Amino acid sequence: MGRSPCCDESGLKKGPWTPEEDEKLLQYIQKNGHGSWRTLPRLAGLNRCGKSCRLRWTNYLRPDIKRGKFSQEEEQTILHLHSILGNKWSAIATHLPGRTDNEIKNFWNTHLKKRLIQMGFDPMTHRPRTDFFAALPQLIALAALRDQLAADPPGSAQLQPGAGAGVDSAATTIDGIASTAAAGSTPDAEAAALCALCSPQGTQDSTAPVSAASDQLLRSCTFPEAPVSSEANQGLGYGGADVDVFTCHGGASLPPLADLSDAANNHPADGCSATASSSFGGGAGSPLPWPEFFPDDPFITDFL
DNA sequence: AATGAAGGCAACCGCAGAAGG
DNA sequence: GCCTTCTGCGGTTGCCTTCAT
Repeated sequence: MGRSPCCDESGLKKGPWTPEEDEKLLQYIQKNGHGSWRTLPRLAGLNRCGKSCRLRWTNYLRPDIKRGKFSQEEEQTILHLHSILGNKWSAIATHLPGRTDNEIKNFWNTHLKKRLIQMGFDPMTHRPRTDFFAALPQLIALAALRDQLAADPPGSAQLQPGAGAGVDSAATTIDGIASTAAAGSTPDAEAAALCALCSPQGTQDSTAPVSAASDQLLRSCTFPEAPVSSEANQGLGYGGADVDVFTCHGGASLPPLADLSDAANNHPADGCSATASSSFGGGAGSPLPWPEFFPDDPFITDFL
């Protein structure tokens, strides 16, 4: 298990690759295969360590790499798999042909993770966050919304974009979910993808078209209670009839975080008993809140 | 138009496991 | 069984670009 001396060698170039280096590496591998990464740089005439060459090849030069924006389907697949596997980027990447683990990792860290947080989900558990301070931005937004709803006649409540200065993120999200869901816009699809996370029905077909996801969203998203502690609910006056953003599936609400382990033990037949061996959620084995993920996929079953 | 902030992405670092001697 | 080497993975960093003021 010793450390590779490769990176300790001095005099080797680091940093961005030049087109000439890329060309050398590409030519060599196309002609000879990569063989031993350690010896490759010398044989290819590159002043780089083998590790750097391997990284450059796997993340950038490989001919089967798909570049450009992630599709909605890819996005949803990442969300699904991450909810099961955690930060197993290489494992997730095997389900996204042409995408590298590095790319997926970057996409997660720069887009999906932030979006989950913004919507009040814990990016590691994929569940609504229950700690008060974590949910504070959402609470502020909801308070503003509540004021607005109180000011509007019942039944005519319509979320206004940019209703308040401190409300932007959550209000925008709410607005995105509530008012753009039918428009087939990108926020719609994003919200649908996220909503599908907490919707058992929505996860059964990861390749469902976006329009179907929108329908799912419209049918399943409800607003019965806030995803925060009960004290917080009471303190801010969020009773059952008030606004909640994140309870998004048809009828049954997500079990609270504290009940996760119990849910696995107490409901062995309801589909939530499957435990994931992923690295998040405190190690005790996270029960899946949705019944089936790629149920027949041997890849998934390996991790369950 | 200039400048600072934020976002996005490529690449590096260090650890862990597998393989081979 | 032990040690060394190699490969792969995940976390993190730093640079470059884009956006906002």
